[in-house]
Amino acid sequence: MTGLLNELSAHGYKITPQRRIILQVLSESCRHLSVEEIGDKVKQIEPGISVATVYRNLNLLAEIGIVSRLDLHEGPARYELNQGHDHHLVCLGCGHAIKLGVCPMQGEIKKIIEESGFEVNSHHFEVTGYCQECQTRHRKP
Amino acid sequence: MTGLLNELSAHGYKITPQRRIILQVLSESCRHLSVEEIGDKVKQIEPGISVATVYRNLNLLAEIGIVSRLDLHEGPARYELNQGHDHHLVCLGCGHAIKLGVCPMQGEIKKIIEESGFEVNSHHFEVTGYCQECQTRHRKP
DNA sequence: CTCCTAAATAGTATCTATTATCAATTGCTA
DNA sequence: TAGCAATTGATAATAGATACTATTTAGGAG
Ligand SMILES: [Mn+2]
Ligand SMILES: [Mn+2]
Ligand SMILES: [Zn+2]
Ligand SMILES: [Zn+2]
Repeated sequence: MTGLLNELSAHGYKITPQRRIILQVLSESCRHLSVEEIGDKVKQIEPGISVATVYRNLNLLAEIGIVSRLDLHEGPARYELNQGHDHHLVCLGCGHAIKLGVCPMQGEIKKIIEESGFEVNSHHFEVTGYCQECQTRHRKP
Repeated sequence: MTGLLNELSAHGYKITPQRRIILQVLSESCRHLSVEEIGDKVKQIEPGISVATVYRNLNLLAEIGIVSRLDLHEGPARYELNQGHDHHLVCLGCGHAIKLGVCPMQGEIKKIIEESGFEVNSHHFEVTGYCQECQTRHRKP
């Protein structure tokens, strides 16, 4: 946690109570949270904090790499503490994003893209479907 | 073009002037268009058509597979006539989506996902960066 | 061909997610 | 500890898309 605060300082940003609390909430969660979820938890700790502040700081934290943003193809973006580059299996039933320990930007695909002359900035790979727990629930009807 | 109209009928949907024009616009374009762009072109042909109708019909056409929707990570969705499953190199400079002739959902990655017990519904792979034409423009400053 | 009805439409209101604005406050540094 | 840029809370504004509703229409039955 203090490491994260140092990271803020190192980038020239101030350590505010709001930022402490946002980082606390993120560090206490084991899954991706929407801004609304983060805001709710933040307000349980300190009710006066504005949702605008939550948005602002998540953008900032994502920019400097402290958090990573997960853009699903519908609904709001979700955030978690950055745990390095990864991709996810996103469950349409329960919404959980299961980490996939492998990245498609390597081997043959990487070579094809490089050879095309395109200058790669970033990439996204995301699989949607149903996790094992949700498969039973979903199969029935 | 008549093939596309038949497809609509075959699914039990009516062939309306609005739908004809939307399909005409899509078939005359060689790239992904936003709803706004499609709406503008549609209104050049028939000014009375509502933007709501454009949205409604693009959703419908996507649902029955006549068009494919491209969700970028920011900005509005973009559409084109469905040319089969594919992925894109999306240029941050000019916005063009260059088709990538290869899919990461195969080989080792596919196997890993299958073995995880996750039931795959769909997948997205998208690379962002700068196309060759835009690289020069972008490098300078 | 004409009639009928479910489907579709135009116009507009509403919604969700996010950013912009701005006056008031506050963390940091000298 | 004073000063000031950075940050904040409150709220307005925006973008993109969907919901609603009265009206029109495509296309099948007769
Ligand atoms: Mn990757
Ligand atoms: Mn694919
Ligand atoms: Zn699930
Ligand atoms: Zn380009």
